[in-house]
Amino acid sequence: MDVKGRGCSSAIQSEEDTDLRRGPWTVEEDFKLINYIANHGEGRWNSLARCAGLRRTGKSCRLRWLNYLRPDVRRGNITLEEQLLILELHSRWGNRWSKIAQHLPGRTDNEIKNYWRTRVQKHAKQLKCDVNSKQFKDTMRYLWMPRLVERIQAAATPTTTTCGPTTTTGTTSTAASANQHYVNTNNNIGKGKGHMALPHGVIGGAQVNITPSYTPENSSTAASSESFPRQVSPVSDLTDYYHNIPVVNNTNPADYTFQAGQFGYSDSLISPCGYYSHGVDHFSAMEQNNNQMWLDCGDTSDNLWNIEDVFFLHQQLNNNM
DNA sequence: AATTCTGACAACCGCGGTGGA
DNA sequence: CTCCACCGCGGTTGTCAGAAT
Repeated sequence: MDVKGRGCSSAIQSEEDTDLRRGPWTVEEDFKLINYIANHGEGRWNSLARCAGLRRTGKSCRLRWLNYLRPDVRRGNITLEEQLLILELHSRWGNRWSKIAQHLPGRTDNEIKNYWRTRVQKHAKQLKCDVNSKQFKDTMRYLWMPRLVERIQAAATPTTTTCGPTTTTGTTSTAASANQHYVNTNNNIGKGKGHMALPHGVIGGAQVNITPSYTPENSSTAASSESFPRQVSPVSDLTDYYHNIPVVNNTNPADYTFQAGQFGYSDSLISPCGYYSHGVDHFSAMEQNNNQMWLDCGDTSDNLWNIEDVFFLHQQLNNNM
């Protein structure tokens, strides 16, 4: 333990070394820490801990300050925009939480890490795949992120009726009914045409451009990363307009429309329609295991997975076989 | 109503990297 | 070069509130 002093009496040191507090911080401790930092600034955490009269390690003080007490720390639910940003930045940098946190002002690396572990990894677990696997990353890129974009757009333009995650294929769905729904969906090719305002600009204080030409090729899930900003396609609600992809309006990147008959997936990928044609058995077996898990997705920030995700994931698995 | 389970978040620990003395 | 303090990260545990039984 690194509790050697640099600024304070070392006489107190040995005494405190043997009596360091651990566990949750009290209000009094918080007050002491805030007060001390207000007067002396932060840094030199070990000596700070002693001088402030805190029976804590410097490390603990630092963590408490950075993750909780800092005046600019932002609390509360991770917004959709922040979720998108986290996914995007994580796809570029991996578990570089601190680096990611720098682009989400007010959010701490610990908070982002917790979000990733409790939400994202949970989904990976539910999909029975590794969070670092190509399948999961592809699912994230082609389904989750676009869906987030779409929901952000839907929130921004609540009157846009074609938007929104109408992804609940029905809580009463069986594999058969889900598949039927899927067939019907595919029959809608060319029907959808929407017009969306694009969330573009500051997300949580970070400058983020979400342009509608997100493709697997320019996605950053690959180890090599390109320059920010990233481009994200709103291809998302596969249930309702799976084949509609946005077309960038050259004069205004923040303004685009869906155009029928085009498909937003790379050639290396088979569409879920393709999967459907030969993957029903696979899906049926899988669904028996997962019961309604994928069909009950509501419209909460966490429920971004649905039946299409499973189609997609298993299609990816098939591709790799 | 009581108990158990679960999810989310806070906090800790160990390790390795970095920079200054 | 070595030592030391700090920092960042990954992994893990502890705590607590709400849901489920």
